[in-house]
Formats: sequence, C-alpha cells, structure tokens
Amino acid sequence: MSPARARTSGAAIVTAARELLEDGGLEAVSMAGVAQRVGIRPPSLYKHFGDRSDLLAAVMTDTALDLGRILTDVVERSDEDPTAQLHALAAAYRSFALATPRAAALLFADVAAGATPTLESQAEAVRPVLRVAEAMVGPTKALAAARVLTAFAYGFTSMESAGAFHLGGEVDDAYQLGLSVLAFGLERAAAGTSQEAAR
Amino acid sequence: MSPARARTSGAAIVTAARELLEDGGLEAVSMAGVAQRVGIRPPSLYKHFGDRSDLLAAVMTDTALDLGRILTDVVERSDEDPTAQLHALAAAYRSFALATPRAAALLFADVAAGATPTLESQAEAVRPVLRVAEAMVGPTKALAAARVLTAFAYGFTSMESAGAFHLGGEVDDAYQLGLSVLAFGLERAAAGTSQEAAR
DNA sequence: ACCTGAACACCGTTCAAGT
DNA sequence: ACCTGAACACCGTTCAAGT
Repeated sequence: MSPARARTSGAAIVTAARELLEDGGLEAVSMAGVAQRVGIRPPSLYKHFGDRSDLLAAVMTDTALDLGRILTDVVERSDEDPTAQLHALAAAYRSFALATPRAAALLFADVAAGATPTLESQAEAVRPVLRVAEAMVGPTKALAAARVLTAFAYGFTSMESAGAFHLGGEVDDAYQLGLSVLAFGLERAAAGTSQEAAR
Repeated sequence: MSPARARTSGAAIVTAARELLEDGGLEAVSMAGVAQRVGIRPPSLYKHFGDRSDLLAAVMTDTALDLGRILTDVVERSDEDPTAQLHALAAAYRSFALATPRAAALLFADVAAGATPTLESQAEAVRPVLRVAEAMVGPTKALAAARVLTAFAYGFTSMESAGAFHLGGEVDDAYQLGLSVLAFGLERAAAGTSQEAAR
C-alpha cells in the first residue's frame, strides 16, 4: 500500500545521461546504462521520461540552460564595451564546448533520434549573444549578427571537437582571427547603418 | 562451385545508405534497411563493409568527395576575383547543405558511432576553400582563414537544417551578412599582413 | 566470391504485479 | 507513486552452409 520511495529523480537521470554522453557518445546513452548509473532498472526510467528521445531532449535542454547561465554571467559581470564582451562570450563558449564537447555539438543539431532542446532553453542560451549583438549593431541587425556569431562559434568548436582541424597550425589563432574579423566587420556594419540613419 | 554473382556493390550500398539517412536520419540507416534497399540480406553487407560504423564512414567520405567536386568546379569555372569566388563557394556549399542536410551535418561532426570521413576526403572537400583563402589572405594566414570560413558555413547550415533559427527574420540575410563581414575582414587582414611585410 | 538462414547478445519499450 | 521481472520486437553481428 505504501508507495515505493523514489530512488532517483529526473534531474539525477539527466545528469547520469550527460555523463554517459560525454564518456562514450550518443550510443553510450542507453536506457540500460542510464538506469544502472542511477541505480534502478530500465523500465523505471519510463516513469520519468516518455522514451529515450525525451531523455535526450532533456539532456540537451539541461545543457542549453547551463550554457545560458554561463554566458549570462559573463555579460552581467562585465562593464566593458560590446566588442570586449563579445570576445569574452566567445571565449566562455569555447571553454564550455571543449569541456563538454558531445553535449555542445548536439545543442543546435538534429542528429539524436529527432531530439532537440526546448525552444526556450535554446533562446536562453543565445540571449546573451543577442544582447551583445544588439549593443554592437543596433536592434535592426541584432538577430542576423547573433546568428552569424553563434554559427561561427558553434561550427568552429564542433569541428574542433570532432577532430576536423587536422592539418596542423594553431587552432586558437584561427578562432581568434574569426572573432576579430567578425567583431570588426559588425562594428563597420553598425557604422553603415548609422550613416544611413543620419541621412 | 561457381561463386555467387554479386547482386550489389559497395557503391550501391553507400547510395542506399545515403538515401535512408536523408529520409529518416541516422537511426534509419539500419543494416536491415540498407540490405533491403539493395536487395540482399543483412549478413551479406559484411562482405562489403566491416560493420555499420564502416558503412557510415563510407557514407561520409562519399559525401565529402561529392562536395569537393562541386566546390572545385565552382572555383575552376570562375575567373572572378577571390572575394567573388568566396561568395560563389559559400552559395554552392549552402545549396549542397540544404539539399542533403543530414549528410552535410555529419561531414565535420563526430556523432555517428565514431564514424568519420577519411582525412583525404575531408581535405578534398576543403581544398577549394583553402585555395580561395590563400588568394585572399596569402599563404601564411590561408589555413586559419579557411577554417574560419568553413566553420561559419558549416555551423550556419547545420543550425539552419536543424531548425535552430526559429526566431523569425530572414535567414538568407544573416548568411549574407556573415559572408560579407568575413570577406571584408579577411581582405583587411591580408592588407595588414602586406603592410607588415612592407616595413 | 558472394549470398543465405539460423542463432546470439543487446536494446527500447510495454505491462502486469509488487510495495 | 514508483519500482520490478518477464516478455516482445528489433537491431548488429557471427557463422556454417549453400552456389
């Protein structure tokens, strides 16, 4: 009659799944592996998540929210100019992506059984970028600028983690070059907009 | 005594796998599904590929070689200046990525059972970019510039295909903005290098 | 030389039964 | 309310046997 005490929680399951993901990739995130890690049997997982795809989606959402917190902190703790904030954001993102490469690679992808993070969590992760972009180029071009910056940082770190940069050379320098070029060009695009507005 | 006639080929198997990949994602590329599509039984696939991971790697290599041919054609058929060639390359890459989004998303990723395209095929796909980058910024910065350009185009199209750009706005415009900004900034970086060299 | 059916271990998922 | 063992369909893979 007395209900079985919960031996785990949704949060603990997501944490276990994230650990398995980083250790062994997507295929290592099996219902059996996750269940074992949290100390229950596979069927019990279905009391917490509808199916494996739901669990993977929760992993991605959790990752996106973590990233959002990190990037928000970077922006809020800084009183520098937008360009400096952009460099700080990019550095923080790269650290995050290199610390948890498999989760980061899934953030804006669609390769895991159709699982995707919630739109809100994705928006949360990108919000600080959007904010800095708006400070740099104004509200009209902010969304496009944020997309450009996110695409570069996400693409670069995904490739880096996947080992796609194997021709030698300094990978750090390439990331910095990209950032500098984007920051400079976006400032110039903003100036162009101001000139147009001044006419 | 007479050996069984081959009813399929490695190339036909790879083609079938690519079709299944685009139609239903990675999970749709099952040995059973691929075998059925080429008209043999699953065990026979192991006469052509060591295991599923090998087959996926062949799919990625095939994709990379296709892309390499497309991009090489773009550069070779053009007598424009490097910046115009860069825009042509980027447009061709985006068309490719939107035509076969799942394969394109895997090109520089590491999410499919540890399968990756051969290094040569990856190099083949990127070679035209490296060539145009060198024409723009010179040999010293060519590798870094090519990485920046590839990261942007790959990241952008991966995000676009995954549905990560869901806040409205013109996605085309954002891609063009990124390209213009990168092209302008890289030209400027090249000028900087020339000035240094002139000192 | 390639193809096949049978078999095995494994995985995601369901469900009736337990507390 | 959550957990469990048993069961099912499915998947990747192996292998001896066929031609």
